[in-house]
Amino acid sequence: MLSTKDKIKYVAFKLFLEKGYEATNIREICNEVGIKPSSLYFYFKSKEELFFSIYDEVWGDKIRFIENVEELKKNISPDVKLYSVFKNTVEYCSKDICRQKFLLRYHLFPPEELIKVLRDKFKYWVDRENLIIANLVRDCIEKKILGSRISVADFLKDYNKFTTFQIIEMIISNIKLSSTEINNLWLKFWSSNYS
Amino acid sequence: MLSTKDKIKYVAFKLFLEKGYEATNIREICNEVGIKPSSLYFYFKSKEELFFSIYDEVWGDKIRFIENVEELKKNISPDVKLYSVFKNTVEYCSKDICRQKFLLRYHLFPPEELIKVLRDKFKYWVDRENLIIANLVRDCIEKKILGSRISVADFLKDYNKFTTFQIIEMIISNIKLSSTEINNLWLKFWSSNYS
DNA sequence: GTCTATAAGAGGATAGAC
DNA sequence: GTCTATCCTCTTATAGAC
Repeated sequence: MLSTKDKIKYVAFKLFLEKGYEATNIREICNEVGIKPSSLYFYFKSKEELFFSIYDEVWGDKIRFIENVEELKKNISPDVKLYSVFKNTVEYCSKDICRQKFLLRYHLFPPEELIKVLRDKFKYWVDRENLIIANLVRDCIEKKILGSRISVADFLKDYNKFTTFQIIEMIISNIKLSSTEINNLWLKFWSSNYS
Repeated sequence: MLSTKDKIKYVAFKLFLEKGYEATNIREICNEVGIKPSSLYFYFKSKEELFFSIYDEVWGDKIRFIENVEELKKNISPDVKLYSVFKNTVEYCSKDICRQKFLLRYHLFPPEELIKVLRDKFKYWVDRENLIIANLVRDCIEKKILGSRISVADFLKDYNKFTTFQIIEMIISNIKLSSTEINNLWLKFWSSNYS
């Protein structure tokens, strides 16, 4: 059973995703939760605070999941780790497309009143994700798995474009990828650029 | 010099794109145009009518442009026509990324009050675009340029995915593609799927 | 065509009782 | 913690003068 606070966040997430921040109003959230608006303000001091508590949770869950991918701790080749991170990321996203759609919505079309804070937060979380990838790429270069001509920044750009598009495709077509398909995608990405 | 009606549409387009339908209010549009809200209602009977007059114009301009691609009237091979349509579409989109971003915004995240009408209108315009492509693909199959195993519906799906992603990439990275890059993209698409 | 004035309602947020 | 009651502002839209 969810606490009142969690119920509010659950309902608000759904509405912020489907209707957007501006079009979602406190009264509607409260109606669905079964409380009065004044009760919501006991848990969150404003609509904006409620929104960011959800936004940070969604990003936080995703990044912590990636940081804790098991293979990262094993004593294996960095390119295998890279593949594991990609695979786990895509699988994680495909398990809960709604959350990725939420992140995409507020990345592509941030509400004016939130735009500055959103930009900062977005940068913080993406940097944290990029750190993992960048370290693995540097490892690959050090161990001569990738040529020393390869720029880490360019790799990151390609990698992010690649994953972003996989996620957008899942959102638009609403189709989950199988393990084999994910593997094939990775092979295509890796072989066409880095071997 | 723009007429008052066109000024309203110009300002409203900008705000509907940047702030979204719900967050854009009549007062702000009118302030920027330099009229009073009551004057706007002389030209458009509601905010919704104003929105759809813009939405239909953006789609209409795009589809009519594609329908009037010169090569379509020439006596040339259908696969060359197909390439021309692709090239012209991408060039058209890259010339005015804002309009494509507008269409993407209301496709991915339609405001609740407009969702039904938007769905119908979207289907109408996409069907009209698909008709052009489908006819060319059928021509290709008839003239044995494409194998008879190829399903027109599948080709359309691939083609639409391909163009949608080019457009999204232009929106996200804000980079216009050169003629050579467009050509290379097409070769990659065509050769990897249909030869 | 454009204005002033205003209706009618929805929005976020708060005060204070229980 | 949750409620009732309410404040104040913003919103779309209309009536009617010029």
